[in-house]
Amino acid sequence: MKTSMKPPMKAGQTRQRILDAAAAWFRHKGLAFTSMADLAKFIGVKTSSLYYHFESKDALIEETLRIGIELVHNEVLEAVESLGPGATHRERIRAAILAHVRTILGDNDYSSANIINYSHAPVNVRQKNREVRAAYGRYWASLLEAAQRDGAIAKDMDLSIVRLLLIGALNWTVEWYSPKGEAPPEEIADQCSRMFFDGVGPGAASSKAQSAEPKAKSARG
Amino acid sequence: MKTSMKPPMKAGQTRQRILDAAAAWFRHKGLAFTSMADLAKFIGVKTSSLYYHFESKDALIEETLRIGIELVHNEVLEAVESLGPGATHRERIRAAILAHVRTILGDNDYSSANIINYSHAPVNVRQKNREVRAAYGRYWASLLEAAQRDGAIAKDMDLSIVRLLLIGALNWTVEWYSPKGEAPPEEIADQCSRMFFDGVGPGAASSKAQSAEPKAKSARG
DNA sequence: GTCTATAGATAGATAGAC
DNA sequence: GTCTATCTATCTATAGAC
Repeated sequence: MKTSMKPPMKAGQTRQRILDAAAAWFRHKGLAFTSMADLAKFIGVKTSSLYYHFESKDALIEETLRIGIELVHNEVLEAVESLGPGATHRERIRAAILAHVRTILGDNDYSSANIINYSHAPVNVRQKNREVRAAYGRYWASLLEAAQRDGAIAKDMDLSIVRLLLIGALNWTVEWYSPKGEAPPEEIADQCSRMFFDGVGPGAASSKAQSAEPKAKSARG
Repeated sequence: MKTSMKPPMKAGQTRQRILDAAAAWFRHKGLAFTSMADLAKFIGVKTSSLYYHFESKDALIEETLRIGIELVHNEVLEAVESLGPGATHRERIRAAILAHVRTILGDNDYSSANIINYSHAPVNVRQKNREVRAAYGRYWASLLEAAQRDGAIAKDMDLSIVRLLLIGALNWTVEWYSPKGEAPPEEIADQCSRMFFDGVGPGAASSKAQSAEPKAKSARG
């Protein structure tokens, strides 16, 4: 007969709690200012216990950052695909922008932790995350290329630069966005979509017209 | 008669060398992965000597980051003002974009160090840098507001959001720009200016027209 | 799976000689 | 102004009991 007051946790449970704590601390404190002791104390175990679940701090960082990219990738993919085959390129890219912003500014700590910490991560961690980040980048590239092919983006725009500028504008929101602020993620995404397609100039003002635009063929990247 | 082999350095010289080394290390390694010992070794003194010139590592960080903002602020201000009173708002903002990108992607380590490390800096450092950053932000705000007032930016754009998205797109270039890459800072600034004013959509393609735009009154911010 | 205990390294910072 | 020497704190990680 067991007399232990607290039932032993399954490995997966503690492991998940470590990951969740790491994502939150990495998001708000940064990699270097988050010690293994901080995480252990936060979830109520001793530091040494963490090493049963993760080989090293770097291994924990690597997995946390990887999950962050996979999450935002999945959210964006789902948001775009859920529009169905009738959507225009403009609608698809707008949905991708909104999903990306919502994810990195929302309660999910993993994606914002990735954005904030990737460039400060140890080289071996960055190297292991390179492919999963590249895959997400390729998905965005496929969205933009399809749009350009069908005439929704001007032929003479350099898509590789434009893509990085757009993602940069979105990612940088984690530096200034405040939930208490006046602008919710939806409005940020609105302003960004409009700026991206029509610019802030007076020319296309309030003409979110996408009348003569061809429908996008479903191009899952 | 002095027999010392190496002449004693003036305080200002060593102090400057410490700052330069800090800017470079902070840019490429990050605040947390740069130790005082690293800096001391780099410039050829002992760690304890650094504390003659700076009260603490935080004080060194604070000054390095402050210089970074002041540098880019001055560069942008100068680039815009040098256009003279006849320039359009579009030309002024384009010049600001180019100067900002050139500065943060160039040899100057201070400005990029600020962008990369500000959010990871200790709270007291961030607090002390807040005003100098705000001043730079206000200058950009004044550029955009003047443009909107004269009709170069659509009346219904939210300038506070647009400004942060634009600066974000620019700042994020430090994450992906490579001097070996195909796109020099000038082309990045070109694509960004065009995206900002006209969008990537086909509507205003290759119409960098600024024909009917009123001249900007000199609005030094 | 989690604990106690501790190793081993490195960090920021100070005291006092020169 | 820079040095030698050192203090104290904290960090990642491991060994072995339970």
